[in-house]
Amino acid sequence: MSKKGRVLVAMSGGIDSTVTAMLMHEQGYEVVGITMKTWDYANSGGSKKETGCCSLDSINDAREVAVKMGFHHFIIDIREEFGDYVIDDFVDEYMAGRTPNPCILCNTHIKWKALLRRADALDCEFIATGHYAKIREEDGRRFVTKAVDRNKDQSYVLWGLSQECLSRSLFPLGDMIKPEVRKVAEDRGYIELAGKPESYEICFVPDNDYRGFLKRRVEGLEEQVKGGHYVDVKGNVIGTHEGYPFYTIGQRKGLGMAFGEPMYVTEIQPETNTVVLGRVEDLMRQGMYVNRLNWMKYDQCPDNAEVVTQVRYNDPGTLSTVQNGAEGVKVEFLAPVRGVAPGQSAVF
RNA sequence: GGCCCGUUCGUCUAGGGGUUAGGACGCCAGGUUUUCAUCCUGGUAACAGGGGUUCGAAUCCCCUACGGGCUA
Repeated sequence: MSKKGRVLVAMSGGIDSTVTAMLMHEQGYEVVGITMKTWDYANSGGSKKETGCCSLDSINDAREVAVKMGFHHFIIDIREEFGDYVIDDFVDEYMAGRTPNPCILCNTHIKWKALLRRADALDCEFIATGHYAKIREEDGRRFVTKAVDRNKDQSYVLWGLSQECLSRSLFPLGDMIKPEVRKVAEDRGYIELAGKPESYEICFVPDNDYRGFLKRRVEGLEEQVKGGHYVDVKGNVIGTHEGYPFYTIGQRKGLGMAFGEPMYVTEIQPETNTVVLGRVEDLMRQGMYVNRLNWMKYDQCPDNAEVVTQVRYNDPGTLSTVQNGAEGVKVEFLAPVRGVAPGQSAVF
């Protein structure tokens, strides 16, 4: 029995989560590995190759390491929960003309809430993942802060974690930079692992074609939405598009038309199947409303607080103020922000 | 049926005797990125056709093919 307790480590088979398991073990925790089967690629049509986090190869890789290091390792089938929370929402959001971020839902509902239930069943006090982020505690509240490695920081995708989840989560990579993580794997003889390419695409869309995924998922979608109008900011029709769900605000490439200058999607109107195009300056926003919030550091919206707001994953953030409003929290940017897309997450 | 004007990468165009014919959009290939996007690097590709004049013509002149104006 370990002094530090039992920890359930979510192992995808990739380098980050594998090193996480190694480190937890070396730090004196009793490690239980778990790999979640979230999705069948056979179902998604698309490509035949299985590269994502739930492919057979990845699951085997995870298991192999766990066994080699003497951990218990479980593989759980979580397809049903994943489908309900992540995939259904993903499709619904696009159909509503918004731009979802499935990774965030997956983290809060699958990687944490669902995983925590397994942790309880397996008698684990903690769960650990290979995220690059840190947890701090102040005045009895826990909150996620940026990782030491700012290039890899993933705090953005963790905004949905509850206080309870946070109190039981460990991020051993939060203080490390990626090359150090690679070195850990190398030093322990896992050369192949150290060189594994990182995965970028949506895990359930391995061919990286979410439009194709939507088409396969929603019967008759293509015919239903094709032929909608491109419209300029003044409302003049300037062309036709493939259907509103296939665009996202801020998008510049793949419009299928030339306008002699860079044009971006500035607005999506699902009711009329209209996509509005404009110049960069038409993309700029001074503020926005956000709802469905999870406050970590405070128990409610701190009125008129000055915060740095991240509007997308790789957004360095913009200084802004927040205050409670009728339609949710009102955010005002101190400098205009480009490409605010409904459906994305704002993280302060 | 008489006198003006226009024709440049797939698209929109810059260039008005010597340019590697430039840019933007599209497209392609990389890079960045656990969402969608953005962003960065590179690549593809054009002077309507034929004659001239010039050491040299996308550029000046003349015809031949598609677009606008006062007149029979």
